[in-house]
Amino acid sequence: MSIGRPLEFDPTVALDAALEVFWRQGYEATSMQDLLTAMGLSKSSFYQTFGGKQELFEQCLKRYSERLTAELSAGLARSQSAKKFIAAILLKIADEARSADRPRGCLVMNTAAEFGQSDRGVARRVRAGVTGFRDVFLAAIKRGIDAGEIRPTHRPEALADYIVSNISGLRTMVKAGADPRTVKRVANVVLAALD
Amino acid sequence: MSIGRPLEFDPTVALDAALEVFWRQGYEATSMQDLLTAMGLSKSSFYQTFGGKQELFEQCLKRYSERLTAELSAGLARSQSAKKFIAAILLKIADEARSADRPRGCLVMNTAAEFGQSDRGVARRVRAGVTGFRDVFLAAIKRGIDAGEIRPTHRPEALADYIVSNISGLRTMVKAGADPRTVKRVANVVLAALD
DNA sequence: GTTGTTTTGGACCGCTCGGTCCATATTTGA
DNA sequence: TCAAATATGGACCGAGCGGTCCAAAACAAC
Repeated sequence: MSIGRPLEFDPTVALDAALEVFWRQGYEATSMQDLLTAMGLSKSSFYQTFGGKQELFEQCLKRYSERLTAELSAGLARSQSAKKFIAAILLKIADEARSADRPRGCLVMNTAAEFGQSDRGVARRVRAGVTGFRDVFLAAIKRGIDAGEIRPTHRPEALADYIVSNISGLRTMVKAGADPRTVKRVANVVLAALD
Repeated sequence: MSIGRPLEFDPTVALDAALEVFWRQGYEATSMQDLLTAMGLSKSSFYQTFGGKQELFEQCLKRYSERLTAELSAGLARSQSAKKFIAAILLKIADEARSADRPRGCLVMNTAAEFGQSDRGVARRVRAGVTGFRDVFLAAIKRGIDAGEIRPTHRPEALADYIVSNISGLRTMVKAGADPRTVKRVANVVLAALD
């Protein structure tokens, strides 16, 4: 076992708590106080374990991307129809507009919007996240084409990026205050492009 | 004429300078110093004329929305084909990925992503901006349908929101680091949905 | 129980934040 | 020429920022 005084908290739990805050508020709007409170840590523990605000943020970005990619991947594997899988994801966004709590969007895309290409490390992690998402949808598109659910009018890669782009667009619309019916209507237009 | 000492600067020019900074950096990441330097004002002049950071931001949001809506509207009126007008706008986004300077996205959508629904006044202005953009595209879609360029498979309102959502999505992709060819490919998928 | 190792709480740091205030400068009108 | 009105420069403000540091605490090994 490790030597010395043991940690009084679970780093993973603390990381998830921080992720939640960054997800809701963005990077700049989140203060150290916000983080320490949400994570339940003292400053020393924080800096010892996570290095600093920016380092923590990048860890959150990594964790979020990996988790979401895994969830999407599992969801696709579980689904009977690849097309219905994609449809479900797009239509679920309308629920975010219906929900009582404020829409958070996608942490990776939020970060792309907030940072753009201004920070090397962050930009790298954003790209990695987007690529991960895209690859799941690429697999879904291919499966859909093989199953004859999706017309191969366009290259699968183009359709995969199209889906990612539209998820981002729709979630931004929700953040901009679009009502659920509008979101649903647009989602249906997006889906119609697949067949 | 007005009484007292005259202004030594053009408020409109100063506002545009501030707009540029907010557009590039977002609200939170922009400091008063950034603004004063860009605008070339002393603090007193700034607060006297613009009220404060948040007030200034809302004025920028308003100005940006009105200007862009007017430009879009003029562009549509000028264009031979409504569909080509839409195509040109989508394809132009690929140039932002090609450009040397960092992509700024759309100020209104950036603001939607940064603020969401957290601030009443900002959310109102974002909604107004989005509605303005949407209405131009709604007119374009209707013209395109009348001209037989766009298939009326979907309601014009749905297609208009679809375009707005996709512009936002594509510009976020650019901010996320997508390369020009990817953007172009996706734009073509988007456009294909219109016919 | 002592030593070595790690964690914890919190005092402390310099700096920058957005914002206020006032003395001075510059104009118009009388 | 002087009074009223407005604009300007910059000193000043309290608060909060992210980050450092160290003494005390809690463990393992011997």
